[in-house]
Amino acid sequence: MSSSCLSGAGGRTYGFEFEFVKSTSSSITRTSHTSSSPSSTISESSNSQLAISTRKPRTARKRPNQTYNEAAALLSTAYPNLFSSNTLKSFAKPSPQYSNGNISNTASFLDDSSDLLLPFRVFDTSSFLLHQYKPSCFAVEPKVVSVQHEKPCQSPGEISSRVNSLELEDHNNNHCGAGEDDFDAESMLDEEIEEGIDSIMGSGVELESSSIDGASSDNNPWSCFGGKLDFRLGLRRAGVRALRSADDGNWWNFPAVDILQISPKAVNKPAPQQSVAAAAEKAKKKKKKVEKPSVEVKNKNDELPKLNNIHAAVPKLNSGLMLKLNYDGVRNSWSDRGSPFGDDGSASDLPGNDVTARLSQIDLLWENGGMREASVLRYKEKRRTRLFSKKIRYQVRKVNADRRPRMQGRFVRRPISSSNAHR
DNA sequence: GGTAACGGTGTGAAGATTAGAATGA
DNA sequence: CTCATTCTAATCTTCACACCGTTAC
Repeated sequence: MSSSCLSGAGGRTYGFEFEFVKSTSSSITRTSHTSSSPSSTISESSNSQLAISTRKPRTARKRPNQTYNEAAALLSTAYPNLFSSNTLKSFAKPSPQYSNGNISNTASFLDDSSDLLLPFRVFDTSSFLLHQYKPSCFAVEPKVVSVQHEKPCQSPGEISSRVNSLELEDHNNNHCGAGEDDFDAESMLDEEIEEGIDSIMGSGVELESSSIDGASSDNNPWSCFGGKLDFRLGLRRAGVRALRSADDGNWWNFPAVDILQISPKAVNKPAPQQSVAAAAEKAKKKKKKVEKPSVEVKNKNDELPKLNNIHAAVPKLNSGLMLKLNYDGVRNSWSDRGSPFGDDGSASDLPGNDVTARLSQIDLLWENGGMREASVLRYKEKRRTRLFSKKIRYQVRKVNADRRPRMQGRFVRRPISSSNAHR
């Protein structure tokens, strides 16, 4: 409280320090200071007896329920049939502070309007619905919970009765607070803790823990949502935030590539060696079938049904958004270009010559940090050299705008004579 | 011919702060 | 009854953006 005594109204901590430095230099600069802040300086407020407070006197603070009571009184006046004040007894809680003194005018409000607190039976039934909700269903039927749960948590205040609100608070503390609030707060806090490059690109560890682990529904916190959030969370971190924050369109593209969506790790999470071995086996089988330059494209197309099966294992969220690709057209257009993944020839020599092996290779490269390190460096450099000042693109326009007549900051039409003279 | 850019001011939203009221020990 | 803490409405500050006419691009 000492700070409030010294510096006055708000924003004031650094404002006070600034003024203090100024006041040591000269009083002229202080008087020329045109800050709209009424807090003034410490010397002015403390030394001068004639200090005039420019602050508006604080209006009397309304007591709890007073606003509501006033509105209720108005409603009962306007619509006495709907908002009758005769039917129910008063629930006004006689606070000792209210009974002390200047409460006489508001007492009438309390007496009248508190009767209006409970004519809304609908709210009672809604609170009854709340009682039907059991906390155990959070683990068993998460979807039901998410639907039933949000409404009461959003606006417990809609149920204006103090009695009901007390019950609601219990419910909110038990259910929302323990379950959903923890979930939201922690996950969002995790996002905010991420800094810089991680907030844009997401880290490799993060990708694994959030999205890939998300598929195994046993010990996964997200699995309680029926698998709806599994893959989207990882993408949201790595992809959407990158789109929001990054303006260098190149470097986030690579890691945010739909590896998360199309990587087999997203489903089974095999050990890297296992995945490579499995990929090699698949490659052998497919090499038996086709041995043409376009083999990779076809193999990729062969992978598609598998990937579709992968997505089928997950509840179909956005089946309406699935792209319908012209696979034949893509195959034809790529048939003479070789592998879309990189160096022709050299890549085909690698073991595991198919999409799975290549994707796992990309993933390893990513985790080993070479490319990530470069991206981090580029990001830091860009952040260091960022310009926050406005950049004038056309100096001529600035000159013209400076010469242009204004009215309250807005450009106004130039008088005919001066415009002719200008031309 | 169309459009973006130019700068000072007004305005509303959002956040920060204060202080009075409520509450519990 | 007192005191400390919490809650919350009121107030203040900061920031972003629209607005305007002209004109270079």
